[in-house]
Amino acid sequence: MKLVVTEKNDAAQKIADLLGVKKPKADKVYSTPVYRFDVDGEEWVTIGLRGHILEPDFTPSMVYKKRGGWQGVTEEGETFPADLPATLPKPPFKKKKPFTEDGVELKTWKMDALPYLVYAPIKKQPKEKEIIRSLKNLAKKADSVIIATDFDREGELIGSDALSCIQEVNASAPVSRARYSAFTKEEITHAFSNLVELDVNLASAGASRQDIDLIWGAVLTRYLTLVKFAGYGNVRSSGRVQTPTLALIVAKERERLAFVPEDYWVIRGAFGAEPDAFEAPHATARFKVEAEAQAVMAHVEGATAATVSSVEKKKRTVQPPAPFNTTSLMAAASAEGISPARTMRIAESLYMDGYISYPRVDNTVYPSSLDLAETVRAISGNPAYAPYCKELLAKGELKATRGKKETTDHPPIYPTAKATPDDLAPADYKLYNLIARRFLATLSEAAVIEGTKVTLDVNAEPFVAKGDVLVKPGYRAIYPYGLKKDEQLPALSEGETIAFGGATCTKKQTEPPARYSQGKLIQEMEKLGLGTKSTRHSIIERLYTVKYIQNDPIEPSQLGMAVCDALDKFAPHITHPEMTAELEEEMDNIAEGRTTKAQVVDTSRNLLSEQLASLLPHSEEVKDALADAVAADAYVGPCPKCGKDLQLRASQKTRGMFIGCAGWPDCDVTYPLPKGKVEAVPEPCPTCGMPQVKVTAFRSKPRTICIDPNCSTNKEPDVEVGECPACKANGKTAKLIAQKNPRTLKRFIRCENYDECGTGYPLPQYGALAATGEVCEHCGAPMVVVTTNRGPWRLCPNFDCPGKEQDEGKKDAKAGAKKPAAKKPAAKRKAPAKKA
DNA sequence: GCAAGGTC
Repeated sequence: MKLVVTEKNDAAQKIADLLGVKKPKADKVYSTPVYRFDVDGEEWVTIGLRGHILEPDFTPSMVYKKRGGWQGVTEEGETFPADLPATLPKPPFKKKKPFTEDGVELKTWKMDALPYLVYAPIKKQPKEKEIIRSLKNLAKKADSVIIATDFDREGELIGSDALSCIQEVNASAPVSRARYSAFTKEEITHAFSNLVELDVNLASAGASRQDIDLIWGAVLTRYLTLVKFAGYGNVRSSGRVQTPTLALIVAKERERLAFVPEDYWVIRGAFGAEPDAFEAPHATARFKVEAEAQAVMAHVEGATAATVSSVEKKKRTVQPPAPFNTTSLMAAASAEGISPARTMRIAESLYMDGYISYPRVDNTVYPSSLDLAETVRAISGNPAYAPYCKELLAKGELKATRGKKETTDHPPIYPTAKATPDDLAPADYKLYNLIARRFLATLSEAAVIEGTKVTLDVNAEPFVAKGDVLVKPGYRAIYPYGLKKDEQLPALSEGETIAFGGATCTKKQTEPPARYSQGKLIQEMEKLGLGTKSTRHSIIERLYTVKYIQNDPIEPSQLGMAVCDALDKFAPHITHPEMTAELEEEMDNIAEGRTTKAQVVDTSRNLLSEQLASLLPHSEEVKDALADAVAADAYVGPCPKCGKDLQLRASQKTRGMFIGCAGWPDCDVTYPLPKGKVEAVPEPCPTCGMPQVKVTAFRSKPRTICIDPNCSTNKEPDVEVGECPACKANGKTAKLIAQKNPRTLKRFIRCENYDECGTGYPLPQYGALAATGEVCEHCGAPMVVVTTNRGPWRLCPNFDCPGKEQDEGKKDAKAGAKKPAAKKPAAKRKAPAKKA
């Protein structure tokens, strides 16, 4: 039997399809899917891994006293470092540790152990145990093995890890490597009939990246976390990619802080008469000196007519955009309000459901094997695209735009099946729509815009009106994203006199450079070589979860700035993107055989050791800086009782947030907070003067609320929403009241006779609530209307209402029928049937 | 309780 190992299940299936003469048989080994088929009478099996199946980690080890010096030792008795650098401090000695003499364990997070952790041995540990089990099971029966993971450095490493698992159970089977960069019949057949050897050097280049990332990440993360301990689960991380990324954000904020706004004055005149009235600014767009602006105002004072001194028209064409790769998709989606991390989550599920092609690509050029017309036809079933698709297809041969990056591993992201708003949840459709329209745009003609520049003369003062009109929409007809509105000017001719309705002079200020949006940051990371297409979004998300950054456009928290400053001062190597550039260079050297993994990792360890040695003596300073930053981030306002700081805090028990006084335990002032992400807001409540916080509940827009439950903005009158059905069944009459608990701010419906009948329903926690007077047809609960900023939402509050499932079922059946036949409908992807 | 990189 021939065993073929791919990087993912998808690839295993595709390769089986392309190599098998007959349709491959889908099978399972334990819980892992495999594909069996015959080639010239020989049995072949393909199995897909799940990316890396092994993961490096420190081996259990400790530092102990040796005659004449100090030594690290692993559980297996291996000692490290080979030559202890003289700069290493003496480790402290503790009594009785599990496996050797007195010492300090490296597994426990201890500041004293960090200098040794730098040199601690690393071993590959199993990560995907189920896959490894299945792989070994197949390997035992294999006569030969073909590694067919992706054709890149990480692919070589994944393949090499798989091979080491295979050889644990079968050391004799011959091994070869298939290298392909597209799932086409020709490419795959060619790769499997021209097998090569696994590139061990390339794999160890990847392995050195793993080790270096782990060592630097672990040492610096532990340092930052331990230097100012803030409770378990409160990690302050650092890493080769995330820290330089944070530094970019901090540098931008510094630029903004250093920015000194300058005053300038803008003069705008009113011209023409309704309905052709329009405004135009003075030819000097910005007056830096007020007196000059006032002089112009004096010149035009009292004027009632303007002369058209020139009319210039210029046509310009705007070329249609290039096909989407991961980065450009994330940037475009980010501009539409979908974060890169969310974009990738949605894209992954659209891909799995067969709506779009593989979403992790660098390529921006459609391969010739992609049938563009067929794809247009496939999505033309969506009525919103139908007329445009028809036009495109009528043109005959389709010609697509080409981006700058051309690789052959996967095609750029394009739609693979039709979807309509009924098939997908709203956010999913929003992304699908962007991808489908972009695809059509790349096949379209350029847009032609006519720009008009009219110079108007008022008492010898020039005013300039500019207008832009789309004269030939081209791709703009299907791809309106980022489109400015037309600014139409009335038809004017040179020498014409029109009415002048006076001018206004406004004082303005220059603006600091803009913060990064998530999309812009991803593009900047790509430019600097930070992270990969598949990881950049998760790096940014990581910075949010450790609370180094907040909001979008992104601003650093005080903590983020403090971490960045501390590292930049004492361990600057980790804060610069050059660390990645240097690592890339070293990895090339390893791949080319000019150096070895051991050498590169050792050099990196020594460098980290130096950086740590410069960090450790300044721990007090770093600790204070972090403590101040954390306090500043948590500060919401002064305590009304004792005047100390009110702070955002996490409850130890529930992990929920609340506001507590820094004077605790002397001062017991606390305020409850609703569920969701909470941030401090500088402005106090306009109604009562207490501090406010910004609360972002799951999948909701942020809202700003006063922290005082007794503030009138938090009070809500009880609303009578109907009669209690349970009491009615018992022959009694009782009202159902919607109310808000003044202590917890939770809103719910309860029967006024609750103590006896126990009837209660949950309610959405915000939005204006109103009774409808109607009763749910399924369960008899009172229907209510909640109006949020997304509009009114009519709902039955009964969590167990039998009507809920029925509605979901109907929607599923309807959507399922429209799905592409090959893919199974995924129930979880459907839009929840809630808005009526 | 660490990173970054694959993929789900």
